[in-house]
Amino acid sequence: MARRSDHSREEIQQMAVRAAITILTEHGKEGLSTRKVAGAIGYTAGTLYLVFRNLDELILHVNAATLDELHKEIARQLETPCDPQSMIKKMSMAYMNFARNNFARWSLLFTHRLPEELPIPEWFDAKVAELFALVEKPIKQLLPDLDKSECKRASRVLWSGVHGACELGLNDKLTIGGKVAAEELVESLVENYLNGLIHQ
Amino acid sequence: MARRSDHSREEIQQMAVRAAITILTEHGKEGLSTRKVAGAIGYTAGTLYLVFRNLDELILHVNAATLDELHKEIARQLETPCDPQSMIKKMSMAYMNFARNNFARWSLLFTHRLPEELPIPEWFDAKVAELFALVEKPIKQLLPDLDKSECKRASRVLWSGVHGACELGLNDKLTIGGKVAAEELVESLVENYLNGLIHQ
DNA sequence: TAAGAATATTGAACGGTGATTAATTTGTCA
DNA sequence: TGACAAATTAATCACCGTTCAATATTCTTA
Repeated sequence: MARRSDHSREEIQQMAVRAAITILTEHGKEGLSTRKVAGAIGYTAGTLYLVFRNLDELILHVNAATLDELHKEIARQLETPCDPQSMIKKMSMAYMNFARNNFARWSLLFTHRLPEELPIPEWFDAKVAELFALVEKPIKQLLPDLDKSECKRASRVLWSGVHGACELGLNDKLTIGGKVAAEELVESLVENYLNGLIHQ
Repeated sequence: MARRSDHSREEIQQMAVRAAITILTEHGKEGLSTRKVAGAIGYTAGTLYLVFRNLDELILHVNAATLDELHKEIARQLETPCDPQSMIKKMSMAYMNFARNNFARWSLLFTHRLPEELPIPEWFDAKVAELFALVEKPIKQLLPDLDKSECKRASRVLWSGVHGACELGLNDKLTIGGKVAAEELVESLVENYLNGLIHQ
């Protein structure tokens, strides 16, 4: 038996999330289970329920960590400045590369629906909003005449599109195979949507 | 015990798919299990394995049925003719309404990844391609200068975008709540993407 | 028509799952 | 040191997908 107070609840929580990420990366969504996560950190399944309400809440925290990394990855594009349109493209590609390189985790972000009794907490929505905020800035630069809500909407539309292209492209649901497809799609989407907004 | 030859294999297959759809509609993805499907058609789980390789193959057929309905729903928009751009919008809305009204089934279409030993059959990909073909026609009308592959790509881009907007919008992942959001997003996407292509 | 072959169907079993709980171990403090 | 509180486990429950021997039913042949 692991000794009491070897780890605080916070530590166990953190360890569990990290272990879950490892399992997810190595064995995909199917490989993820309470027993395996607990085993990987030297505890038993029951212990996890001291720290999370259930598996769904653990997954929520895994997803939060994924969002954080995604944010970091996209924000990193800001380090080398360029014109707004190129910046948006770079961000889109960063999103796509993250999705490709961390497929199971990225996928879990969208395929895992929380049960009704566990609503999405506002701190989680805040993380999502921060992600969108990253792309709102270059949009604002590119189209200074857009008011705040229009800009917000544009960022959602653009990101939904990029996301859809990633989802369908990376899942080979487009019946035009190959790795090229997804990149091409994203590029065409960003270019023409922005172009359309400009010539509105 | 159900009497032998009460139903042919084809009948059992069809009954199982229909039962699965009902369960899916009423209890969501979580409620779907071999035992429940079998029970609903008066058989035992084992019988299903005479007719499907495994649950994944059953789900594949459920998804095929979903694609067929989706195709019918979108093709129905062609009955009342209008200009190409309006047609594409109508089709997008039809897609979205289907997704909204048949959420569990639509969602299963994308969230269920087949295991590696069960590759997606070509007849399934063909159904997907037929769906895309529906939107290729009005695109061709709107932009007659596009060559075949450009048109094909445009349809994929557009549909990826519409799909992404549905996924994120209907899942409330956009942190701009409300039912309005998804419709608005799709509208903005279609309008501006096409506008962008025209002014290219 | 009777017997035997063939097949449809079941029911039990296996190893897994998430979740809950009683029982046990451990650390802390009076 | 002893009692109390907290941490942890082990056992349990009700499921899951899948397999397979046993059984019930039909078909074929004599």
